[in-house]
Amino acid sequence: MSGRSEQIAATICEAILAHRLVPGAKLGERELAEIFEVSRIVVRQALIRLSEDGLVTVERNRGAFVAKPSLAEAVEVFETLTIVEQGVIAQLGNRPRTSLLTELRGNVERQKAALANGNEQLAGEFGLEFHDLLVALTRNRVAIELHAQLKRRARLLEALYRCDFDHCQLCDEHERLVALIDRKQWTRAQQLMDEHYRLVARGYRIDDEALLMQPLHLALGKPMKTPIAAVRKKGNGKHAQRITGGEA
Amino acid sequence: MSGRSEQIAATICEAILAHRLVPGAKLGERELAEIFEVSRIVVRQALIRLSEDGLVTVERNRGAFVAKPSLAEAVEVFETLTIVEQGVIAQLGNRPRTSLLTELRGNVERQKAALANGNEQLAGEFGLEFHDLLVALTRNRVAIELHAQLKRRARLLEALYRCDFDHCQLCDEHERLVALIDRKQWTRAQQLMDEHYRLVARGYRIDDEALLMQPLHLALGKPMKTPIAAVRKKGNGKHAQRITGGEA
DNA sequence: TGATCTGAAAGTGGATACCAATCTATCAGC
DNA sequence: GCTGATAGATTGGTATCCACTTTCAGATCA
Repeated sequence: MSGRSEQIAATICEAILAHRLVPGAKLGERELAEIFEVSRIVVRQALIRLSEDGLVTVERNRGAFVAKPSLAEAVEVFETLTIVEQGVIAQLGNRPRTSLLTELRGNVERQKAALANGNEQLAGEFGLEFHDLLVALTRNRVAIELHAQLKRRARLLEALYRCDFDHCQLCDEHERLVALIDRKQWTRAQQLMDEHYRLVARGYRIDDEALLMQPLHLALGKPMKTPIAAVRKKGNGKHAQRITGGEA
Repeated sequence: MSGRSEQIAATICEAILAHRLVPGAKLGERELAEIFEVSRIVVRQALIRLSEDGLVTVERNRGAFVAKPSLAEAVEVFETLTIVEQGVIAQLGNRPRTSLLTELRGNVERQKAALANGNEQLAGEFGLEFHDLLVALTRNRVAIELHAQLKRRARLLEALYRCDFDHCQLCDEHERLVALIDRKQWTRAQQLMDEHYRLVARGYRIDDEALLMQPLHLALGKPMKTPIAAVRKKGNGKHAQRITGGEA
């Protein structure tokens, strides 16, 4: 927990990933400075960090906003996740540690159990974890961090496009993936991964539903000291918007 | 050309990639502020950007330094490049645009011509460009930017470890790679890519050779306007320094 | 002599105040 | 109702100040 700006960036990042801060939300320097009780400069440094990570866009002289990726960019993020994980599969051929597959199998079993209990929420989290475990098999911290960054951007998309997944099919594909890797059928595993992410992407629906914005104070879990600030958000509540359908 | 800190970050980045700033070099805020004629805060913002990119490490209360990756991390960077490009190859199966291979073929021809002329320097640059072109085939800007970032980190390694490449063999492998992609032999293409990067990695030699440090003024190509500044750097004029050979 | 302790200097991290440029929004006038 | 001017708000940046940490050199002591 070195720099204050790092902490603040982490807090904002967490709020974005938890969808307490929705895409397009204004991240005013002054307001954030009051919330975190720091100077504007520290806030700006935090926003710079977040913008380098792709979670925030900074428009000169206009301010920072939670990133609102276009549908085209959303597709590219998923495609890049596919690329990385297909590459990971290709690498597994070099590593004769078949024992590591037990981790993947354990994850699949946990997800199946969660589904059997009707716990979609938990199943969804296990589903995400599967892909982390897969990349973790490389024991390559650079690749793991790269993958984590892509996943953050994917999490952002969940807030922008309503998503409903067929967890049963996703879990089933995870199981088949493990089996293919176990049998060293790399090409088919890669093909399945591609189909898998296409299924995930199909779970996202373009949606007119309003993205309800909470005031920053609530989103960031800080007690609002100056009640005036809550009223400041003059713009409007309904940033609803239809993404002009890309090539998807 | 928006933010000043962006420009400064770009300038420092360029100097690092050109090896005018060697790994481990101290990037003092005050000194950089004088060189670029801005306040320290703008410099700090630039350093934050660079640290998020992995080219600079910031140690709390000690300052910023050009990143000096360990050999382990160097291996991970190359492995991650392999992963991404293997994934790209897997993706090419989805895209029936065989015409795009002409770009790759053109690059290989240019590199062969450069080699025939004995221009190793130029051949090396074409060799790097080949991998950019390969990733560009995906037409995926997210993937392209990811790849570019990895390549920046790889360029940093060139400065840290002496490297001498067998450009002939590298070029030959590029040619074989194109042929395999053309014949849609994805698995073998991926295997070749893996071997290819292992060959590249073998070109790097761990080396105790001193990394000669230039003063920042020269490295950043700025005329020193205030002759006082030249003296201010009281330490000494010879920032030369022998890097204590790491854990390699 | 050599090891350790101490204190000053330097550098980073951050706060505050201030200014210039720009964007925004309201309001007057046509 | 629309356009244009003006005033306010916000950002980008500077300068100055202070607190904290690291570092290094000199003093002290075994």
